[in-house]
Amino acid sequence: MGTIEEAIQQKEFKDPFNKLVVNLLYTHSYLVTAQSKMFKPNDISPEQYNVLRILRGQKGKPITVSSIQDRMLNKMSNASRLVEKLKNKGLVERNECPADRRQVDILITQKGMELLCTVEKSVEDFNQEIVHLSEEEANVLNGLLDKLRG
Amino acid sequence: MGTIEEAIQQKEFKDPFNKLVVNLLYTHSYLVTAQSKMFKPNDISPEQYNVLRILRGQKGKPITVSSIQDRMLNKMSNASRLVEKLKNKGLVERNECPADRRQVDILITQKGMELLCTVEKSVEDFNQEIVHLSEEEANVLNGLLDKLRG
DNA sequence: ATACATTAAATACAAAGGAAAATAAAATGG
DNA sequence: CCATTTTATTTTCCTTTGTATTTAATGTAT
Repeated sequence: MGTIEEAIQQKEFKDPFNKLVVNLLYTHSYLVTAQSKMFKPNDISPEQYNVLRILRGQKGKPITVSSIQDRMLNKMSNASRLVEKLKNKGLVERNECPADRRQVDILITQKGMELLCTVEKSVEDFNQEIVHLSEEEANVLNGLLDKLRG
Repeated sequence: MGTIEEAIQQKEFKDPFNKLVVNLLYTHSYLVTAQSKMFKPNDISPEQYNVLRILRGQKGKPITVSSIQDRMLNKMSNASRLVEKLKNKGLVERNECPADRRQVDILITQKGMELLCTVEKSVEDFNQEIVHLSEEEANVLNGLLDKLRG
């Protein structure tokens, strides 16, 4: 493997920006392919895991579906449908919000917390494994990605 | 916006590697959301565009479906189905490979080339616009992404 | 209070995607 | 040469998305 040029057998790019967009798409595919495999035994998708993490971050405070949507990594995906899936698995509970009956308060259940704990450790190990960078390099990369988005 | 912590309202991450994985997923979403909008007027998906680019890179030499698959950015997606879509739009042609009748040679058509030319310029402008980095920063980022994948 | 606009969430419908099985041709090995 | 295995591609089944619409509740202005 190595460079993106080798990986997708393209000799050159118009400029570093075009190369970068391709490189990000390709690296994303590298990540999610591996991630999906890791989550498989727990019968949960990466986005579902992410929603559970958001819920746990609330430390018992309920959060509405639209707030979950705002915090999700994939802005296109549908929080309502993901929550429905998680509820069917007994990992979250849904309650009508008393202050505004349009809204729905979501809470993680005990079962959800337990699943999260189970998965968590392997996720963290996994993330360290697939990222072949030093800690400093990871920090630089984080900074550049933040800047990229403007 | 700014940092990933602000963007998804998460206070801190276990370590830079976990943060990086989240940051990549989030940045990818930022990219494809914008990209899809850009491609929309041309009635073509980002992956379809990518396949056309691969075909043009062949400079008239046919390429098999599986070779397209190998070069695609999203390793999970299905070259056979994408080619089928492109053929229905008259953008590629499919010919049985004489040397090995299991294989199918794919070529970009004149119409495909024309579409590619139309789209190309706006893609390049677009890529420069959404990447808020200097050329040097883009180069560094490219290098780190290559290294990340190992 | 009544009409109109806005917001939150769910859902309907079509299209895309993942995984595995099916089909068909070529390669391999007695 | 025949049986078996491997390879290339397509297809099937089922789930997940994208987009737009629907339903219901709240807010706003007259």
